[in-house]
Amino acid sequence: MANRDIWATMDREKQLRDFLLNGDKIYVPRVSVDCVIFGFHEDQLKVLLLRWKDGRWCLPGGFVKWDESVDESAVRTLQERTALRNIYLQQFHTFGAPNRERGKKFKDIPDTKKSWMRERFVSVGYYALVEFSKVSPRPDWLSDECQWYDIHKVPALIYDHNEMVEKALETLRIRLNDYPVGYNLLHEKFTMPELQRLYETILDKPLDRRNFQKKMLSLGILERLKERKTGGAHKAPYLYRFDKKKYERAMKQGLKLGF
Amino acid sequence: MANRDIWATMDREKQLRDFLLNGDKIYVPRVSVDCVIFGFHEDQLKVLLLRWKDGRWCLPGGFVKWDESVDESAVRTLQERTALRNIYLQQFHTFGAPNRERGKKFKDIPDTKKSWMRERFVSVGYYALVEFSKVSPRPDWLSDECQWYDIHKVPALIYDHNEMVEKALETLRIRLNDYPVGYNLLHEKFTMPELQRLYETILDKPLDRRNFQKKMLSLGILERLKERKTGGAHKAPYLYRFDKKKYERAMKQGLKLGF
DNA sequence: TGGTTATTGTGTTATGCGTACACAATGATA
DNA sequence: TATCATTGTGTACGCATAACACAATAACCA
Repeated sequence: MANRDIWATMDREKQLRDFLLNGDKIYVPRVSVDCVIFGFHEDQLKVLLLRWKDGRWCLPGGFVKWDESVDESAVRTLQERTALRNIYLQQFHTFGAPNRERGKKFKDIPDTKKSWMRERFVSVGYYALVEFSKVSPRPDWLSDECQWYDIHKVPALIYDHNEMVEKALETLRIRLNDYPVGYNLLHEKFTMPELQRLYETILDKPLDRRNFQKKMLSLGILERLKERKTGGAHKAPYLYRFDKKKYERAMKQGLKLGF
Repeated sequence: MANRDIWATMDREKQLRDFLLNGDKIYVPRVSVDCVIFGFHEDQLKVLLLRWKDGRWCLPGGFVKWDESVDESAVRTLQERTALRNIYLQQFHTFGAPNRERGKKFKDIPDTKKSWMRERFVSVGYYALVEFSKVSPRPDWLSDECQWYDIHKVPALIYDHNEMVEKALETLRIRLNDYPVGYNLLHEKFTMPELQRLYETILDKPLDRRNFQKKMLSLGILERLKERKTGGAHKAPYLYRFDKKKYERAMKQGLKLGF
């Protein structure tokens, strides 16, 4: 091991110890935030996961500072992991079973038996929709990897984090019936088949091409451009973009779809 | 003031002081639960409210014991206020703005400046549907009144409790499109007009009598009895009751209504 | 006692939405 | 230039919802 790595390791241990002993001066104890961050890439719905030093995977999470709201904490967590701002973020459920303490894996660190991290946590779950290509995944200081996972290939996660992913997806699917989706997950300009594949991927079922187009256009939130997307091996499809004002109105008022 | 009242007052003060100083040995600090308890009576949707000693109104709430889940805490809170068991109870949102500490009004009590109640709280909101006539409202030891309020006449509540009522009602309305309602809010036997008025009251809009009946019967969760409800001034309507098995199946699978 | 009245039970019709399906147009490739 | 997969657009059918009409009935009162 090179000298640099030794120093880096020692530094982290010191940092961790300080966090376990004094973190509650910065963060509200017993309340945490976990984010299920959805992205869309190559016709797959992805979730952003972190890998702890011990090899186990978990959701990106964080704690609530004394002067910020829980919502703000979620926004900050998301920003720190993805370097994105102005993201679609929505609270979906709060997980409050006993034995959710986050400090279990630090029991080998001396003098931290009474750490605020060793006690019970209640975690507020949020899900986010982000534009895959704009994200540069960043591990936090407790993890050494931050990676996208296909929603169908999520590994075993710590605590109840698998349940969180399931519940987030379920909430997203239900929401799809009443609100538009896509502005946050696709590029600014996109084709109708791309939008359709997004819906099909989230719902995990095929949709009729023509009926889908009719329905989407009838919402009145899409603007068809004169450009077409060339380069594909077949007929060039039109490009669309969302009319942001109308899109946001639909986000507030809700729609009447039904897939 | 009679002697009895003086003792009662002094007792409570002592009890309160002990709660402020040592409550965190029983309850998880910084996490609370608030319940929006809906009832239905005389064609009005009601909410159960508590009145504090200082006259202000609030939602029935509680704290989470160290060995119970947040859900269990909500069940217990509900039981303590209504003396009911096996109630329909659903988490709807978690409220986490700063400055939600619950101890503000106890600042005149000596030596409690460092009470766990004086610090920030995150509150998990639940709503419940209960059968009005079966409830015997019971104030908790911090309140001296527990009373039903018409949903349209809810007074100004502490903190963000008015927002909680709004959000709970909104969630209930949305849920009405996908799941049946009534088993928990009506008597065992009820007439079709009674069920309709329940829906109309929750949604706050009139529904067509004939279409409503058709829709309800098509769900296949109702059983028409041979009895009729007599005593009214007009044609005696049939009595119905829910087929509990089918009702519960619908609660799990969801429906496709749309009001 | 029989008429009055408001309410309930049970339809019918019309409209719109979702579903299923067909065919022409197009752009790259061979 | 023919091929092929894909896109753009249109039509017919069925079902669910919305809108509406009329007969039956239980209490009340003249």
